Amino acid sequence: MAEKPTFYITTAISYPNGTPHIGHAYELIATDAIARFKRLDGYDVFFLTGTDEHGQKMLQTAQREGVPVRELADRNAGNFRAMGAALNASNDDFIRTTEERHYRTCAEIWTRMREAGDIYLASYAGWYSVRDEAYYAENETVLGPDGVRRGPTGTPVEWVEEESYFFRLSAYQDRLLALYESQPDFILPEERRNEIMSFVRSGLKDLSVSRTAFSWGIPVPGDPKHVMYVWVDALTNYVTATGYPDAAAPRARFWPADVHIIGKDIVRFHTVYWPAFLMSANWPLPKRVFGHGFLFNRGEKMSKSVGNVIDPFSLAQHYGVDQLRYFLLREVPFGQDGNYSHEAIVARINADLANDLGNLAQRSLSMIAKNLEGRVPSPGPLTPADEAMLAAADALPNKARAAMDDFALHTMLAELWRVVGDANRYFASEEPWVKRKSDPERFGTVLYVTAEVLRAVGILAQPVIPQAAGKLLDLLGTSPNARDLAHVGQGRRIAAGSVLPAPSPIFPRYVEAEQDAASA
RNA sequence: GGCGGAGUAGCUCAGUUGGUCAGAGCAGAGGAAUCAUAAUCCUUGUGUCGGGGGUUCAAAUCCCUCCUCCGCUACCA
Repeated sequence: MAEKPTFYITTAISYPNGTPHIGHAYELIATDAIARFKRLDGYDVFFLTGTDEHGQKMLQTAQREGVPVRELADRNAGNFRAMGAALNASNDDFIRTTEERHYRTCAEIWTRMREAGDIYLASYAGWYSVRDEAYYAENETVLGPDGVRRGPTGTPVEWVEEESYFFRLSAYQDRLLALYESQPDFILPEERRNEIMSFVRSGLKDLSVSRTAFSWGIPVPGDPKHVMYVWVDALTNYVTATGYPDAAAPRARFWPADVHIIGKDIVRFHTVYWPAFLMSANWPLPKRVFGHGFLFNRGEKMSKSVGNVIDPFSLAQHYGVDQLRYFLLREVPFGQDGNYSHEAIVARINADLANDLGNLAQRSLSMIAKNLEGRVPSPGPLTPADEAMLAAADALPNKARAAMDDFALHTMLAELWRVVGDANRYFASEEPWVKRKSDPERFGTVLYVTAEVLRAVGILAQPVIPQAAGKLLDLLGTSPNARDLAHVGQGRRIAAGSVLPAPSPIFPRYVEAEQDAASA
């Protein structure tokens, strides 16, 4: 048996100094859908997510709450893990940067970068923003009327002078540009690539990669009064989880990653710093980095101060996990910013899920149950309409693959639902409720074709709506080991004569409650 | 300031290399049907394709210019 090709996909790791918000949920759901799709398509998938737990902000939050930082990290990492469960994420591992395995890999990459001559000790002085974890040049700061100096992001800065290790990022400008040129899809979507290229072209400065002001971090090998800079620590998690470079590690074969799915705000760290670090360490580079957009609440940025932050747990609980997943992936072109609103999600739930798909399944399957003793009928001779309907379903795997190659989740769903729409039109024009008496053979054929189309749709929909798609496939009598993409198409038809379970609705309509203002 | 995106029906958006490109979905209106989750199907859009100019037999699609919005970046000091 041929070895399955590997596919390694990651989310960014979340900074758990607070609770998960909808942005975290969005990234995890999208990444999960891609991972699930690849599994269905026969890949050996490793899907990683986790938390990035070091740094001064964690310390400060812990102090404010009066708990040890380790305890804060444990508690909040637990919340992120729980979010994954609540969203039905299928990650194969959950990494925490405070784990021992991660310390080992960070020490390894640091040592390799140092041995490559890319790390040197110098001193750093400048205006430092704790909240941004960044230094700013004096002319980037403004002294406010309140006597507080602030950086360009509006956060307070303080004068810090410390010894620091630097990474020779400036030496990598040409190699990075060569990377972007030779691998045009290294940075996706393309808008992001343009931005990064112009940034790198404008010149790179060496990067401060250690801190001495606090110790909540990974110690620098040979100089433990320093801890590693957040991005060395954080980015390296992707390697840690594979066990690379230990060839004996069970997951070492997954490095390099096929894609990092991240927010557009951290594209630079993943497409400039990260490949430079890896080049320096002489480790292979991830193949692609995809920066997705942000979610807005009715067009407004969500923020704690505005009070329009959306809690993913209550959202999933209120609308349903599959409903939430479908909405986010269908409504927002992946890579662009998108909007969330109660009206929009209700519209998607009722129009697409309950009416178009759910009702089609219900009406066709209940006909089989009531008139055909619950057995899948044998089709008679196929008409051109039958053939066209089946061909549309058969074409789905390749269309989906093409869309997913570009991480165009919304396009994949559009293709799927176009077929659902076709099936509704087919069903209506064939009028099986009339043919039931007038032409039993046609009646059976139409139901057979409809069931077969539903089976294909169910298989393709699994990555996005795993529970409901699973239920649909159950209702169609599809064996659990016959639910991957290879089971769609000619020669893999639904088995005539098989007995189906009693049908039941897969998606309830969303009915507005009296007093319920939802969580909008 | 520089670079790069975007501006298409009420809403969300598709529209490869210029020639059925003026479209889809949703919402709205009218109708049909009644198997089904008050679901489905059919019909229905006089949109200056941001404004103006140009190239061409032909431009939403190329060029110039202007306006608006957004991203990245630099800087006014």
